[in-house]
Amino acid sequence: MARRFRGEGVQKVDAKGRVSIPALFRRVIEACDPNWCDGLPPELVIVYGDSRRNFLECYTIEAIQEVDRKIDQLARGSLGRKTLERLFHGQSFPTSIDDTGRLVLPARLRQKINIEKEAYFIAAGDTFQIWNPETYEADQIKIEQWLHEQPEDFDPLSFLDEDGGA
Amino acid sequence: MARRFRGEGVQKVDAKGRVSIPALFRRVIEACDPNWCDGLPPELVIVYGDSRRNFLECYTIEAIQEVDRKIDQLARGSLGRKTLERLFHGQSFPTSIDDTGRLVLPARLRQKINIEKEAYFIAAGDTFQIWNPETYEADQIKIEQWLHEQPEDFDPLSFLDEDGGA
DNA sequence: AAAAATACCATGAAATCCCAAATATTTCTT
DNA sequence: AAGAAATATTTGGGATTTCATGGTATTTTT
Repeated sequence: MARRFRGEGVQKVDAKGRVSIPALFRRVIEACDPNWCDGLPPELVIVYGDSRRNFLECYTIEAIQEVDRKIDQLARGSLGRKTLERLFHGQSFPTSIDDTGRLVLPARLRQKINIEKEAYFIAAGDTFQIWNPETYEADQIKIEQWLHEQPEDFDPLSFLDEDGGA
Repeated sequence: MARRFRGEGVQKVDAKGRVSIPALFRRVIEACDPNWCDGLPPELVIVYGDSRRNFLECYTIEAIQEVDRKIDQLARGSLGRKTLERLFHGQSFPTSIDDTGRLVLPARLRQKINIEKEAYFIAAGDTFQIWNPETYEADQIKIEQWLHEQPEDFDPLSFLDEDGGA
């Protein structure tokens, strides 16, 4: 099974757009970069998506290669392929982590997700996301409210028992 | 069937957040870590959950992998998957047990479940939980009160006869 | 030249490692 | 069965390393 990101946290963003990547995330990014070896800057791909998306999704090299393979299998010219190529090839940004563990988010990306001094990182399986902390919190509150509306004894784990589903 | 935790107990927490894991629990954690072998630190994942959850749930590597596999089967982008990714990937903390059998609980986690000098451990199937001792006791009293309200001849074992539920 | 991106150096706080003492538990001997 | 010896477990403190962050200098782009 592919290595997974785990954890969350707020990191500072300085005037130049530099952000420390949580150390645990860095270990995964290194392990999932086939070309990486000690001393080299580990690489990753940031998918920022269309105007509706309000967070950045960060893919390890292995994860993005898997996506690329799947796109390759779609029929050339199909709507699905065109859409996915736009998203993963067009609206994305390949970059790397510097020797102090930081990522530089260009002004364009910072503006897109509206971050200034702080960025919120959260793991999501084989990717991790970067949010404006307030935006994330609002999103999380929505999820928690939804959970609240479920029957008294509802356990999120019950999702696990669903069939492959919709 | 996966090995199960059994037992309970109070352990001291020192100023650095270190807690001894009950030895019996350690054996299970070791046995359920596919990568573990003598000398290596056994790994586990602490799921701390959203703001309402007031205890830590500790998963062995095998147990968390089973959860991960199930999450993989849910449709990408579905609410269930998003919720579970937040919970198990975001609101969790991968860690390991040091050579003297201790776990380090970072300040953030200690604050979340409100523990200072003591932590209460209790087995729960293929996971175990860590509570503030008073919080646990209050929860336990609630369960016992409920049992008290049941008919004289009520036997908790009768739960076992229910169908898988949901 | 101005602005942006990149490289290099520095530091306090936090997490980790290492060694050592005290306490329990088990095993062995008598 | 009691006591002694051996082993395993729990706890404590100091030294070391890593991490997150800030700053300055140098290079590249426009």
